[in-house]
Amino acid sequence: MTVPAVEPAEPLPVHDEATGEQTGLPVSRVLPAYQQVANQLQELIMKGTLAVGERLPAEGEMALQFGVSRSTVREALRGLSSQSLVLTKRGVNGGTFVAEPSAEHVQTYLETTIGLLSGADVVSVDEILEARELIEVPSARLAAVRSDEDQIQRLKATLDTGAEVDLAADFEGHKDFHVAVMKASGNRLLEVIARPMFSVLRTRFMRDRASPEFGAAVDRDHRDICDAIAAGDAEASARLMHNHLERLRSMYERIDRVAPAEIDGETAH
Amino acid sequence: MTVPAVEPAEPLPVHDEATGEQTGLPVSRVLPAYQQVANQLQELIMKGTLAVGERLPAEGEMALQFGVSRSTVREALRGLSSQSLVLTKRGVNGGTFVAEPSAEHVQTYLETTIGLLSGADVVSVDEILEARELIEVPSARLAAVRSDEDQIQRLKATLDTGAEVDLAADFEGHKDFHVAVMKASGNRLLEVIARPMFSVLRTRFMRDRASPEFGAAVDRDHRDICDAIAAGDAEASARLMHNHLERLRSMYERIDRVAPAEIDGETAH
DNA sequence: GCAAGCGTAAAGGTCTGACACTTGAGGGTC
DNA sequence: GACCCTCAAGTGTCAGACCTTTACGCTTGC
Repeated sequence: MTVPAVEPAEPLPVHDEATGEQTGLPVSRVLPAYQQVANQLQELIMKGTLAVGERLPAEGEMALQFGVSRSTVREALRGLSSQSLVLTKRGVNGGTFVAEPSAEHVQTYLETTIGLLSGADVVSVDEILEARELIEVPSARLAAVRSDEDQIQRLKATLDTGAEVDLAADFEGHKDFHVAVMKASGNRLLEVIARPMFSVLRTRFMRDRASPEFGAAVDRDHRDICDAIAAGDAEASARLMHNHLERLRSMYERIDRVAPAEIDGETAH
Repeated sequence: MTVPAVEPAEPLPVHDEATGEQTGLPVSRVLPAYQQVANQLQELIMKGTLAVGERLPAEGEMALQFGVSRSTVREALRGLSSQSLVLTKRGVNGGTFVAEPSAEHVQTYLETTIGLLSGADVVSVDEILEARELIEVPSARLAAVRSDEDQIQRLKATLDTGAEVDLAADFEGHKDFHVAVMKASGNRLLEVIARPMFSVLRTRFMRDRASPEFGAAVDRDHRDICDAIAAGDAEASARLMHNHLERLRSMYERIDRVAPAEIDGETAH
């Protein structure tokens, strides 16, 4: 089994095609071999020529087919695997396989990336908060209209923490509630997008144990929203979610006034 | 210059800490060395211990510090660089540098990823359309309220294509308009998120040269929206954008009825 | 004195070939 | 029939060598 549609007789036509421009600008004329191999494989995966779950040839074979060394192939594969395009297994029947696209991976990536963008002030906390609201409010609206009994149950389950409040694990419950709402919205893409924002805000404001009253207010909000969704009241759900997020925003802003731009945070451990 | 806070006297404490669970489950007990190195470096970058633009030690030096071979270090770096966490330059004064977080990279990644998720039916086209609407409608609203003269000009500039319509490059203008609106919204995160969705829809429905009348209608929509934004009429902007997207959605649905589930597409070249 | 050209060395890019580690499968033993 | 052992395919890792790129600085020539 060879890698389809590649297989150059000569050892890799080292052109710069992929660079886009060939205007002789300060663009390195040739891409590194590992990059070219990675690009070709990625294209095969994106086009579906290599199906999900399919096993690529062994590293040594690909090296032969591409006319490069095994190390070069491996470097290419590392790049692809860190993008979750492929995964490798060891042992007999091991090898490199086309990975199944998963929302999880995207969320993980987005979380680190948005975190970096925020840390470098490419996007502000305000923008994240705003974007979050833009997604979560309609999310609640949709949830009210679409959610089935099962999803409502899950939503309620995130509330039943009852007594064991006020730890940092409290925030975890907080998260679960919002995730459950997004799941109930029936649009998986929303969760993929909003959840990383949520995580970024969390790590950035970890210190918000805030007052017990605040926690209680949050809990009450959650319950109200949950009721509205369960009742199928779209507008109430949206309105309550909006109010809830406003409450959170004002808290974030207060925290930011107290400890501004303290990005590093977290006592190293 | 050593990599801070790493530097093990013994050659990499090969624990599985990073795996999360040590419950003896079918989780490989140890992570590959390249993965451990990558994780450690990533952590240093995320924590800010390694500042943006800072240069890491040469590959050979890191190999010494981590107690692994240069190839292993390189494989780790390939992973990081394909996530745009670092970038490498050749020549004297070359090396590996902590990359500046950029919205571009995220968009590129999201585009390929959402494309894959869509191709694998993890998210449907309907979900993408819905998410897009959720973002673009408020985007138009915000643009009406916040945009400055400059942004309005840019917005208008995307309309002035005038005569040279009806090519596939038409879609390009279409895109430019929507991007301009998102930029005018003043929230950079929105663009980062919505633009990839846009691209995915485009590549998926490339064949929508549709009728000339349709193109004209789209153009008219754009002009109307632009006017509303320029006039600062938030509600009109939102409403018009909503109508516009509904028009597009109905077209997408028509196309999907004609050529359903034709995911592969595109005559291989 | 200044501009153009050249050499050099640091650092990434690539190759080779070897060996270790993992792990499923198949066969052998009790 | 259950258990163990061996084997082989394939990834993981290493060492060491050489090539290629490219900024800097020196030399040369005007």
